[in-house]
Amino acid sequence: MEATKKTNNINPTVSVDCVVFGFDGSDLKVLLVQRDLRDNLDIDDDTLVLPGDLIFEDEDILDAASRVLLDLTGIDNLFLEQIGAFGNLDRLSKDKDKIWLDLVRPTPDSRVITIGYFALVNIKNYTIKPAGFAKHVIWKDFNEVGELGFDHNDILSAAIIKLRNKLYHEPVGFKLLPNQFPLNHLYTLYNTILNSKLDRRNFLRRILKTGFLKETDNFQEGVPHKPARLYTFVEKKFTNDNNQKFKFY
Amino acid sequence: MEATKKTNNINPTVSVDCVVFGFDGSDLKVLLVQRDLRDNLDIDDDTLVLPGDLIFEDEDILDAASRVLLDLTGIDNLFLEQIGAFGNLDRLSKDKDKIWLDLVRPTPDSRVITIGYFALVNIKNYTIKPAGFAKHVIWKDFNEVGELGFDHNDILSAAIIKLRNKLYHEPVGFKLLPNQFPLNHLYTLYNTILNSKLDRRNFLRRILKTGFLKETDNFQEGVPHKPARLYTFVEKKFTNDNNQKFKFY
DNA sequence: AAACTTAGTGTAAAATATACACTTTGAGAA
DNA sequence: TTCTCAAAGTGTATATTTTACACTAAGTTT
Repeated sequence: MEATKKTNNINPTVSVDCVVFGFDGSDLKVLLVQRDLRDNLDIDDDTLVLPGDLIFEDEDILDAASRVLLDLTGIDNLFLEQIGAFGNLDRLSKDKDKIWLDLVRPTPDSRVITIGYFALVNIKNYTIKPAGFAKHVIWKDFNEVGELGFDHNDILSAAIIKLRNKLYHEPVGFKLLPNQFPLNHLYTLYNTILNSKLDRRNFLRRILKTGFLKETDNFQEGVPHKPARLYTFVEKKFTNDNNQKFKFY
Repeated sequence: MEATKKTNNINPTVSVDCVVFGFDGSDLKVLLVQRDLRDNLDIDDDTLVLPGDLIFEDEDILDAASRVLLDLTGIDNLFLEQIGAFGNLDRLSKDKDKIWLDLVRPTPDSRVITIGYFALVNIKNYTIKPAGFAKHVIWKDFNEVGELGFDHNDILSAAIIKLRNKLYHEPVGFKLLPNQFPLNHLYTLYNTILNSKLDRRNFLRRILKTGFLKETDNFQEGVPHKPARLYTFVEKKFTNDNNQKFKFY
């Protein structure tokens, strides 16, 4: 998908913001962009924010979210799911945010409602290429995220809650891992995200019993210990009906 | 809360729509309004839609949803929860919808993104008073809802999914019942909404074990059979941590 | 008083969840 | 080559939860 910029056709009242989660094998990461000013104006603003932007008048909201991620990071074709709408009246009123808006937005004082999206990616699939108004795009440790710009901490909070709920009820953990992975990575992922210390044997038994994992003939390489067998995720029909029956933890 | 109309200050690009569920003892109901034209223009439009309206520029989205329900139905101070944002490009493009918009909206062709909210009420607490642009406000049997205006069937679908999920994991069923109720009403409510036929004895045991129900000394009156004991809902601290542990079905 | 209708109640068997620890295997160091 | 280290891989017994299932009690109406 190539983004078609029609800057004369911006909807100044609605934006999208994306929470992209990744997992590096031991920590949960969030994709953040360091806000910079177009044209390299001489303003020091290293505030971290979620990747996001105003939508265009004739653009579907979901498409807008995709476009933002593509433009800003080179990440394309991602499964995005809506978190919700965030429309607090004061969501753009921090001093630093106002300075940034004044310099970047055509109508800086416009009241903007933003729609949050979230996505799960295998962190190694993506070499991030900053572009647009992002000086840097970084994977930030979820637990080390400080104060973000705008109301983005609120959006992030909503996203982590959604992620934890999904992890319980849907086969989504796999999306954070490479195509083939040792079971222990999945186990660590669950413990990390859920902030828990699950019983290892019980976890492995349960996760195998779901039928979403298939063993491969491949093993870990380059590890200084017995290499673990690699497993792969099996796409099965998973409907919302199953939703309540399945437990993945 | 008194609604303050500042019609010169409307945000023509964002609206709210509310899905209000009620339960009459045997069926799940949805609050719908029959669209009419202001000033009684001579147009025949009895399309049913969810109660909703454009928001004001300086109005919080949630407040807007409250205002709509108050203005349109007299229902005040309701617990509303966001469903999500609906922004399909074609969501206002049905012929009938366009006619209505042309006659009623200041900028009828504006692209509008709507935020859906949902609420649960005890149907008997509310004598509905139609007002504003609603000719009739009615409780419609959920299973008999036909084609609604705009994209309101989509919003309703999202709402029922949310309701079913909540019913499993949170103590919300009580909100659809009067203050005191016999256990069988709760049982029927679950079966109706979940489209299931739960084992009655097991259901009663489980629901009592949650600790959210307290028996009263009152009994049903005017029933042509043994009157059942009435129970009442006990507010307990219920956090999202419990969320996963609790089962209400 | 008989018939009807819903209320109210217990138990046994099956399935699931939990707690728990030792052996195996390959890599790397001695 | 063997020793050590680190994580892989694996089973069982107990507790808890879920499920399936049917009769008696009580008030109303006829």
